[in-house]
Amino acid sequence: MSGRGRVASGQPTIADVARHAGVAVSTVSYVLSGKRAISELTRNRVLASIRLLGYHPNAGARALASRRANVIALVLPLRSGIQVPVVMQFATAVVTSARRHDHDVLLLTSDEGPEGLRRIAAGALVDGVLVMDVELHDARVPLLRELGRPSVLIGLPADTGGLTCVDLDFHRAGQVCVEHLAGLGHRRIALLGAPSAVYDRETGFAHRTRAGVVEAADRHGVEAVTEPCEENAADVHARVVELFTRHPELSGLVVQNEAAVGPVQAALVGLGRRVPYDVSVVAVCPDQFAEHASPRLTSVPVPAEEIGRQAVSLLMRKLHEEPVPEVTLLEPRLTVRDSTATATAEPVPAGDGTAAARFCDGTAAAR
Amino acid sequence: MSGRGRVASGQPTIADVARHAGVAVSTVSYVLSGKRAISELTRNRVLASIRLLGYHPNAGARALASRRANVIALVLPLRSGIQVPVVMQFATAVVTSARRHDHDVLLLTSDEGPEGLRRIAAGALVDGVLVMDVELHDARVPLLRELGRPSVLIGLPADTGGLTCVDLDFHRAGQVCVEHLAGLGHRRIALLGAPSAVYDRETGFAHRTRAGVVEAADRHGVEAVTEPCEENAADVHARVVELFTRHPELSGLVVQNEAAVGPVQAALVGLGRRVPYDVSVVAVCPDQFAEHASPRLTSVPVPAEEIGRQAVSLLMRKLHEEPVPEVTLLEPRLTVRDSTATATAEPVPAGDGTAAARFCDGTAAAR
DNA sequence: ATCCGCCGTCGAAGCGCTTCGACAACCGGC
DNA sequence: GCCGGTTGTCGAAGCGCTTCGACGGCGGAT
Repeated sequence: MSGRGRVASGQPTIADVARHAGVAVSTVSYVLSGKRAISELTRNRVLASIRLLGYHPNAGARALASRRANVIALVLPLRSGIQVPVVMQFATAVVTSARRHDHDVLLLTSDEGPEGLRRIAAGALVDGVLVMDVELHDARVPLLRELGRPSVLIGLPADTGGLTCVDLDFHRAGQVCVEHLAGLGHRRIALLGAPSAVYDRETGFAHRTRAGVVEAADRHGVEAVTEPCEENAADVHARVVELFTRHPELSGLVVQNEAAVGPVQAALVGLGRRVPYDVSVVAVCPDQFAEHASPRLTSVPVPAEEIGRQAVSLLMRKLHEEPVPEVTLLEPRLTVRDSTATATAEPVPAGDGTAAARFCDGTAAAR
Repeated sequence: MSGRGRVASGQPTIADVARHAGVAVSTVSYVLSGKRAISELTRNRVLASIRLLGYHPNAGARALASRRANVIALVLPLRSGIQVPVVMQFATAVVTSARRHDHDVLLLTSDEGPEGLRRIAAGALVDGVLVMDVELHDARVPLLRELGRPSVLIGLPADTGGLTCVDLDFHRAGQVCVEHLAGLGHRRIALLGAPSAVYDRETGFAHRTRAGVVEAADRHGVEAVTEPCEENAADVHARVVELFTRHPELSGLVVQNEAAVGPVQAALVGLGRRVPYDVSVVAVCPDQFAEHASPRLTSVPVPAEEIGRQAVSLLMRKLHEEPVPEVTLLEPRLTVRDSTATATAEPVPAGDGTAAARFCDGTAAAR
């Protein structure tokens, strides 16, 4: 009856392989899993049969018997206000890394909410969960704690107790930006941040960056104002104009909003402020954006790929019941490009040989 | 032995529910699936037990027994040259629609290639496949044909025989853009297209749009030049400058490249050409982009959400073995905003009227 | 030689669910 | 009041795989 798996499903079963190779079903299984020693000879015979028959293990049966689905869930924020390209980079990195660990990725959207998580996890559709876009007081966090399945958060909630979180150290990133500007002699700077919805939602990264900026500014005797900013050209323009109207002496700008990068530059041009001669701009954005802007932007990239890889790797370790750190923060690195320069005390003559000239006076005290 | 499912897995099994409700396992199953009549009384008792125990059916067991995983695969292009936000919109729409049909979505990347598809499908991890970013001569197409699992392509390969495809009618979209410009009296237009890599890869939509543009231009006696364009500000700028240098009399621009939208406008400003007074711009891009640009762009949106929904719905119908059309093309609609205007015959008073002046000689014969 | 232990393999017992056939109990029609 | 047809429920047979215990055979230690 169970003699001819091919008939029912069109796919050969492990029994077909076993019969073809003249071994027991369990032997085939052990060849595949490597959990028991199998002689070279037998292994080769089995592998040959597998290839010949085009056998692929049935995922459902495997999951049922082994209690591991070899699938992880990835919960993505598919809503506005979140940087789409960064999310895509995450997703790519996660899928790629997961495959390296022989796992597939089930895609969930945030808006399915906790119920979706529960369904997936309780039904054993997935072995573990990766959650992006975590808010400071995220409704899913308590659920994750009680879920009984390993999970890794990308982002930091207010209380990380009993969780595993990875993220860029945005607090440090904010500091780094300010330190860079301060080092160039800028004394009045502004943070043009995420859309206000992101702050309202208490998404950690926006708050942490802002805190880092404010703190470093304090520490370096720099005056800093912070301003949220929507993701459309018109609002960016309005914010920039407003900023420079209220604070005409601003000479440094930290921009944490990919969508704003282009429009900010346009707006500055409109105001007759040149980058970097009149205003230095540091962006927190994907490298790709920074490279493609003109002038190329000094930036602190969000290492989406690295974070994705780390997250998967942490999750895998949890699946193997290895201990992992509660919080993993990646050190930001600032790449200097063409959008930042020494703060000038004097108006700039003309041409652009001047940039170099200015470096001299402003940067004398550089340590 | 199988008496206490809770012990082994921590999750109650259908047997626990049955015992608790005082019915047979099969009865519980029928309550859940509705495939046989169950008395009101029994049903309620069972449902109460389910809720009380917090029962969730085990996905693996269900898939094994029913031969349906209730999961579909979504193959996304996670590489460059493809419009990221559009892809995200697709993904969101697909996940959301799939959930409405009680299915989950497994995320695959294109770069796993055909082997990934085979693994997923043969292993019965998924019931069907959705493939995005189909190329004219896509290596995965033959595989899909032989796979024995329902699939839907988002995009059109050269030969659609035996397949199911959904897409925006890009050919028509190209025509619509040209018709709009022609109707406004423009006689020299250009298509600023996708990155050349996209054309080389023979991704259908780019070619189809170009063909539509060329054809409609011919038909309307409009001169059209087409030009690929990379996704960075510098290249966009260069292309625009080059276009207007070689064809100074250009007065209409069709842009099919989200990333180019902002830079194009900047470049035109740089050339002293105002939108829409000197140059009319029509974009093929997400509505969101068109809305947020300034001036707001007349555009043909890519209805990613609609296409995603359609794709899922088609796939579901195939899963139920219902017949579906081979090709579903969505009619493009053009939204007129502020970036297109009538071609001028007279020089525009203020500003640098030179641009407008040039229109006179070239466009006298407009019908 | 003899025994122990290891290696390589096998058979069988599930994993938790769906589904098929069986079968009481009950209905109305003649 | 007997029969055919529902209606509601049950039991059991798998679905295809993993894993555990068993076991024959072989080599090295005794």
